[in-house]
Amino acid sequence: MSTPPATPRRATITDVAREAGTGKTSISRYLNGEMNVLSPELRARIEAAIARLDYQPNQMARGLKRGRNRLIGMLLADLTNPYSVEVLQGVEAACHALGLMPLICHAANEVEMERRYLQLLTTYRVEGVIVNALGVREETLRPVGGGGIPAVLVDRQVEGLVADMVGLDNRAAAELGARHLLEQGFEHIWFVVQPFERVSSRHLRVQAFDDALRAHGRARGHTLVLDLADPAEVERGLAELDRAIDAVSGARHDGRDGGSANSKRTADNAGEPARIALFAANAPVALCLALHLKTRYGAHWQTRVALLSIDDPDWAELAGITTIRQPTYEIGYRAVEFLHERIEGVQTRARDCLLPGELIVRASTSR
Amino acid sequence: MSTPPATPRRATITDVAREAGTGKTSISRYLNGEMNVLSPELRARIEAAIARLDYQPNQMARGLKRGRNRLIGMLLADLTNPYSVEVLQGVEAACHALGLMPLICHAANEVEMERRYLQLLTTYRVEGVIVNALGVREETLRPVGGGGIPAVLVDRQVEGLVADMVGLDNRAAAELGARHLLEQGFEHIWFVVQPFERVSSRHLRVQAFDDALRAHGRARGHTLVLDLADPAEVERGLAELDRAIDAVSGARHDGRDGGSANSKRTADNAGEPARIALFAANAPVALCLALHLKTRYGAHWQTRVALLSIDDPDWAELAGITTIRQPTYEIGYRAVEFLHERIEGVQTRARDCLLPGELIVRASTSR
DNA sequence: CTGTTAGCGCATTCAT
DNA sequence: ATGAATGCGCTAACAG
Repeated sequence: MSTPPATPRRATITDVAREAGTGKTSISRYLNGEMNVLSPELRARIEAAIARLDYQPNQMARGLKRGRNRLIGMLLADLTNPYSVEVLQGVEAACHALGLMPLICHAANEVEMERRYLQLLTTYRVEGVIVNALGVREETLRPVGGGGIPAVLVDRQVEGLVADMVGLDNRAAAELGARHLLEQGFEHIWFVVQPFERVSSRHLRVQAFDDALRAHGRARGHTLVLDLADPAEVERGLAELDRAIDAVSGARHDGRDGGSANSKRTADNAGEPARIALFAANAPVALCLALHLKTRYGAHWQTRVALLSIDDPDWAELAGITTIRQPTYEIGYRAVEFLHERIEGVQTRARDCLLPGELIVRASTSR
Repeated sequence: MSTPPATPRRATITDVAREAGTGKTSISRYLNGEMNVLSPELRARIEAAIARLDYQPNQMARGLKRGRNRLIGMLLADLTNPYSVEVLQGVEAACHALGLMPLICHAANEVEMERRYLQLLTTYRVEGVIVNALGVREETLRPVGGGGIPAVLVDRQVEGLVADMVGLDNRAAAELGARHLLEQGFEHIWFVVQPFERVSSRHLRVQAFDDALRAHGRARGHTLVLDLADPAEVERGLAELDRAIDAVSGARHDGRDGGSANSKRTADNAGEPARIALFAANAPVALCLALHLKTRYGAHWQTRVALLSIDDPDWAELAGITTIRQPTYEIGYRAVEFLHERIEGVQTRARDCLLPGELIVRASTSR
């Protein structure tokens, strides 16, 4: 009538040794694949014992002993962004290939969370970290060759941290988008981006956009900062945008519905009406814009304003929005490769891996 | 001229003890918050030493010793599905609250991966697992009270496994959707779902849909299975759907474009044309359908067929699609709570937590 | 209140 | 080719 232990204690290496009638050392050797030093006979006995006991080596213990546990941390600012999930796929594939186990930490856009998670990862003695965060400004991380643990950055640089980085070639991508818009004849182009002081990639995109428009000369470029985390700010920003749109396309907006079904898609006045183009710095921004435009101008909002976005979320195809797709999978994969090299002790100076984006033209930016 | 060690070995409890001029035990006590047994004086010295050495206890070692490491596994079939990410948010929040650390494993819809990950988790001695998978049929998991490690299921039951489960009230949800469609007057309704033999939630949805339509009597219900993993199968399924649509709405489809901009949204013939309604069992299916319909009928596909979906992805609002939103956050949160209780040794019999979905009516199903 | 001792499960000398 | 002993960093009796 005794209560059986809640968890029937898993077999340990000692159990296996006893079961196989040998010493722990041999078991350990077997586990580490040192087959050439084991008589086929012993090896067979060990195999049997392991199977019989359903033995599985304790990674924690192994890690403790040899000082490495094959764990790496993956710090993500926002899993809600499809970009993150896609990068993650690459990360997982690479980890799989390299025998690493990624600990995925989702900071949900909270800087405090990032700090906590980084500290937690450190506490679990991960061998390295892949960081895609917004507020990390930690000494925990290793400035190539310094203290801390090896880190590689994804998508964004971290101020004061010299480390490997992999991400989109932001300058080229923003330029690509701007050029496309210009070629399509848009003369009023707004670049819409989240606050970019702390996020290098956003900063680069803004800059490249500015440069591209300045170089072109004729068209007028503007930048709008939209803090998606702050509803009030979003509202203000969108209101500003609305004014700009009205100004450009001649304030034809006269009520709740800008003439959805009845206003044919053909030009209203001789020659195309001056359409305005919005260039979203990433998918979340694009979605926010699209939603707003739809409620303001109705289902046909795309006849009023063109939308182009960096990132290529699955709904872009459905909405017919032109995008610049990032090589997300490769980004994740390369990041792990970099990290792995660092973990293995590579000492070269910090590297930047900038991958090109691909323009996918859809209806939104066609005439 | 000696090369400093790549990783400057982190301080251990022994280092701290030496630095503080005391024994390891006191340090350990401090770490575990047994403050009442420490003289303020010693305590201060320890604090100082810890700060000076930037000491952080090694969780692996702690875990090894006390037999628990506060790690739980979270096995996800498909992170690409927004549902998963949302559930994850709840999981993370709960873990945070309960002092647990989730190891997130993404199986990318591959049964083999699920097996591997489960094995890996076991190897890291996680204290429990939250499972949302498609092929798990493992003895690894613990049938409540049995061997293995504690598990709680999310969204789907696992054949032959008696364990806690939390998810949507599928029967009620499918019924809710069906009823809404019927109330809107649709008489031809197709339920579209991924292969559901192995996924209990899908099965329940199909059943409830069937029942609802049977009960109603007048309208005709059909079920279409769409294996999103197999492009050829998808094509076949969509073709079948196309035929059905043509049959119902009178094969008005006469070419590449079903008269997008020119066919006003008003009725073509006296009285509403018989629109057909599609009921997607989840977001991925809904997206697939929407994309197809759009390429077949053009931007105005929604005048031809109504779409309703379980799951409420962010693009649903943009596309104006009626949905049934799942209480994803709560699902994740509850799952962790259940698991935590099991870990703490609760022995009650397996529980099911069925949460209600919420109907969000949008343009797609309005007249 | 505080320190000593003995493992947790495993890998690694070093013998044999 | 094999095994015994030692210790990774930490906690948990058990003394003082």
